[in-house]
Amino acid sequence: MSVTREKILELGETLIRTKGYNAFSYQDISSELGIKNAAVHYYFPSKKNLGTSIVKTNIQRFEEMVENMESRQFDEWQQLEALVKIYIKSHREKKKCVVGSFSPDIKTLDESTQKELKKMVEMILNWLAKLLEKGRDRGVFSFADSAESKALVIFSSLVASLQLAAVLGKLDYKSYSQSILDDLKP
Amino acid sequence: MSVTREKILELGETLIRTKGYNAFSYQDISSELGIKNAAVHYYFPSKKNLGTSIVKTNIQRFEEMVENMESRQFDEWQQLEALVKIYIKSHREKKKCVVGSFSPDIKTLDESTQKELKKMVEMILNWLAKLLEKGRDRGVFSFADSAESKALVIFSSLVASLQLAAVLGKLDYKSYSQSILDDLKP
DNA sequence: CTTGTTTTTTACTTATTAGTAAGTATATTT
DNA sequence: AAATATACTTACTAATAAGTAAAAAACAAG
Repeated sequence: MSVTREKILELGETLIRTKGYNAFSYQDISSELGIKNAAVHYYFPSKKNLGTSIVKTNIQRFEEMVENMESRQFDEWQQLEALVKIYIKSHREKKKCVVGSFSPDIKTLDESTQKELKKMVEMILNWLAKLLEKGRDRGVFSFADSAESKALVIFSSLVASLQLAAVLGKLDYKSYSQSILDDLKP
Repeated sequence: MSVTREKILELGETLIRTKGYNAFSYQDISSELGIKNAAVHYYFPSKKNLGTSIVKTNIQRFEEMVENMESRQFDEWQQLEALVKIYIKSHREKKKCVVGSFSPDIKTLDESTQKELKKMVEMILNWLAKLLEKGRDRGVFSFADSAESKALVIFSSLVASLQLAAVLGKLDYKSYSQSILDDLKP
């Protein structure tokens, strides 16, 4: 695959995760990459196109991570920690997560982008709910309500915490994310 | 105060809470209210101006709610429920909350809007942490980690849940919000 | 070397945006 | 009634947005 295409995808994602979908332009990309406006349109005819591709890329990335963890026989704690680590990294890089960047703008997105984003959120929540369920069955997690509810609470917390961290400026993210994990200890 | 000004403030808030800050325009407001573009600029010279005013209005609204609850001697449960009810209402109206609408766009906001938003988030988190602390002391709440951490987890959950609800389309918000409350039961 | 394909630029268009200067109508005050 | 402030409209500007058609450059294969 074209290196320019990959650079556009990567920079596009960064821009969306820092400025937001409706605040970045093709000019932002072209000027940063030292190419022309039209070159970006060559790879991604429309902005909607680019948005959808970025979400799809992230779905793939998530699927690969899950496969990888399964093949390496990660236990429930390790898998949950892997998810939390993604958010710790995002916080360190001063970025929001993909879901937290696209979701607030959902109404203004192309239909196909909306569809992919929905798919991504459903995938993550289903995976997380199953993980919590399995962990509870094996006695490594402890929580009161349903696994689906707990998955939603945990995922929501992670998503919004990056947004609030950006607002507050300073935030002890390590200890915050640790408290999410601690909450599940039996 | 002018009725037009109030209408602009209200519609502006609705637009931000449905489309997002960077997706709404002064045309959206003027056409909806049947006035001209320049009339909006008359009351709010710049968009930054309007954004800041909307956040300030919401800070005031929050302060009034807290005062009101104190004067009516709401207990800790009632106060927490009042917060959750705001989010249930937002969900019913298919709106995000103010914090969840502005936060993702923080980098693109005017400095004064950023400052007000930060102030708002700090106010809510401080209030919530104190509420949780008091509730725990009185034995009506039960939670493991610090009140500050718990406040952040709860608030994050509420903020992001509205965003995820918009993505997923359907979501049993009542039972979700109930699970947040249940989690605190001794 | 030439033909064909991929990649990129040039040079636009069209639409929308925030914002403004100057004028007008409607009240309010003196 | 005249002066003045308030609440707008008219009619712009300047900037930026996404998107496009056609030409040029870069590259590969026969």
